[in-house]
Amino acid sequence: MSTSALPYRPHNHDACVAQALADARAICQQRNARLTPTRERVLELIWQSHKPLGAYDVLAVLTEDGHNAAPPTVYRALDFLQQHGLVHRIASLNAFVGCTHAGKHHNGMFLICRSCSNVLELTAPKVAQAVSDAASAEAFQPEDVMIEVAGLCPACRMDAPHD
Amino acid sequence: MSTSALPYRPHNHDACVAQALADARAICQQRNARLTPTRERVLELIWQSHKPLGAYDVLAVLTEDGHNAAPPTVYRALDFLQQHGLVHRIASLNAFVGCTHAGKHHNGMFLICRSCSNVLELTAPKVAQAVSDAASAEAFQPEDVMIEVAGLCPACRMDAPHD
DNA sequence: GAGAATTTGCAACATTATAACATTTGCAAA
DNA sequence: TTTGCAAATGTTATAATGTTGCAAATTCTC
Ligand SMILES: [Zn+2]
Ligand SMILES: [Zn+2]
Ligand SMILES: [Zn+2]
Ligand SMILES: [Zn+2]
Repeated sequence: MSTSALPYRPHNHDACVAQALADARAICQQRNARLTPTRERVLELIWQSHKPLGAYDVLAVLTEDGHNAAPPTVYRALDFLQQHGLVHRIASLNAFVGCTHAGKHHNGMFLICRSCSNVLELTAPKVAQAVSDAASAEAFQPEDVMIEVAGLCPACRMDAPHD
Repeated sequence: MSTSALPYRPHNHDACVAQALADARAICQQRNARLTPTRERVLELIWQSHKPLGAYDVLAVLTEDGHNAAPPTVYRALDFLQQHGLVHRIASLNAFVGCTHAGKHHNGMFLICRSCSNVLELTAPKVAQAVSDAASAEAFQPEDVMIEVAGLCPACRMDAPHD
């Protein structure tokens, strides 16, 4: 019943990136946050695909750019982008992916394909509710919810043996 | 309506550890897996508390023990213990915690207190179902589900300001 | 323009995890 | 009981990821 979401659906990814960057500019302006050239470039790199990118991968590209970058350059940019909800860190991969719900308050749920590495971010209200209920039952006060699901995406399921 | 689970409830933790070790021996015997002295010692160390322990923390204790240990010693033992469902890795902390549901097939959900570091592992069928449904809606085939909730445990909520 | 605050450059360092290869140990068949 | 294999461990080195601290530069505010 549901249309398959990006990145599983073929899409114009250049437009995808352009939109993400435009949204980011709007969000930062609204918040008086400075989307400096380095930060914007890092965001753009993270958005190069729907596959998570490691901090040192970002660093390598910045270096190719001619940018005189060191690890803190990248981590600081990533911190900024995370704080403003523009990228997410995927803890199980030590890598970063662009947020597809930027601007809205949310705790994403990530479907991570172990074969092609694409990541789909969902907002699943029922999951969020169930997690919240389970925490409440233990009198636990949740602040940050991380849900990462590894498996096979639709495309890779078909290629895989034994269905 | 639910009784608060370990580790939030005061309990005889020595018995807690003893039980975990006994279970581990039984599980390994049943599987013809060898719970060697190093592996058992690492499991015991992980169980020293309900707080996650880093691999290098384990290593330090092994070294104190007089054991001539290097990082691979610890990581190999931890791999073994994970494969047999005796410990879990908490990705958001790069640390390991004893499994409180050893032997049963399960994907735990972890409530991690940011104040006291205690971790409570739950099996939340409703959460599991909701995650599974959300994945199915995207034709995604889940293999490994990681749910880590950071926040405040009951005890630390009371100490904290602003409730 | 002067002063304060934010951002960046830079060097060193800390932490977490793995690769590669030699050695030993446990176990079983000959 | 020897012999031979597979699993487990020891050992060294290195890779990958992330942080600290301080100085210089930039931007913002007045
Ligand atoms: Zn998001
Ligand atoms: Zn895939
Ligand atoms: Zn206990
Ligand atoms: Zn606590």
